[in-house]
Amino acid sequence: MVKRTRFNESDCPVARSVDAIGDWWSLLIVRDAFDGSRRFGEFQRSLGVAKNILASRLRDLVAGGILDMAPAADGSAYHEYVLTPKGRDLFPVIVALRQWGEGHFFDPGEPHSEMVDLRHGRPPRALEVHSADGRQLGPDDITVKKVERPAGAAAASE
Amino acid sequence: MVKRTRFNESDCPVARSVDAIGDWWSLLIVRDAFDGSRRFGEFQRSLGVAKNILASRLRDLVAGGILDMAPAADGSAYHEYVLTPKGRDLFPVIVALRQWGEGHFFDPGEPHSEMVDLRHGRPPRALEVHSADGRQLGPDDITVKKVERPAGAAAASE
DNA sequence: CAGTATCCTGTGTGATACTG
DNA sequence: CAGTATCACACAGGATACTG
Repeated sequence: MVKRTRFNESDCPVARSVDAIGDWWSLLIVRDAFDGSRRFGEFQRSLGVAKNILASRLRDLVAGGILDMAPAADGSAYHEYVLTPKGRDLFPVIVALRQWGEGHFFDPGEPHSEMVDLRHGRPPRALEVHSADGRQLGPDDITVKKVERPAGAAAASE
Repeated sequence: MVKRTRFNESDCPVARSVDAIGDWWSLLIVRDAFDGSRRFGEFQRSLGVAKNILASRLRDLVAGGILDMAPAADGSAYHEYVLTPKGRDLFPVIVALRQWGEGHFFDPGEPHSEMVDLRHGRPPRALEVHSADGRQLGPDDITVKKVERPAGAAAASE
């Protein structure tokens, strides 16, 4: 059980999301799951994380409804970890992080793992935020309406 | 200085991104920055985090080129923390996390802070991943090409 | 108000060893 | 291979006091 500062009481969806994800390891596990990893050993080799940490994170992700445990397809006694629909909904989050990383942390020409469209072998378009009527929105085109808090306000709110 | 497992050597942009962000506090600071927070005290009240932690994270974010320190607009001796272009590029990440949280962690009708288009007062559309030729892509429509690693492979890679 | 400095504690983390 | 159990340490995180 990951115990740290909790944000799950916050009225901000961003805070609840990060709380639900857990930590960076968990997010990288989800990334690997999108990339096709399913087995304990696959995650472990890919991440290079200690096995107890990995086991703990997998438990948390399953408990959080992000991963599901299924019997192994190869008939072995072990499990496979597959994304639930809720986990699959993290797709834009992973894509956004990937694109940000590609844009800012690799020298031109420096090789990096790349997400490509299966049909064309090309990377997806850069994510864009659009208004309800279809205009593209930037950070300055939005504001955040804070919720009315009835009585006692919790911290880590906004 | 945040010291933890580093992912900045990874060839995966997602890993480098999370490494650059630092931790959840940092991400929530960025969120607040998008929401208009600029001053130390604003972040502190919003997050409820200890001041030393906040100071440390702000330092890291400035050092990482995500925030910039500017002299305070009100003429006081202090600073304002504003997003750099690199920081502003995190917009889709925040929006993606926000939408994921809205969709999965609030009961129907439960109030939460809400991002709205300044022109219409309505939330943006759900983020969609599109292929180079404009088709919408889901998790099953992509694959991740691992990079050829010349010799010694680092952990936490793909 | 905007930080810095100091101290304390819990625990996340990684190694290692062990099991079926 | 797929985990669980145990251990030791660093350090994140929080509280508090102090400064300009």
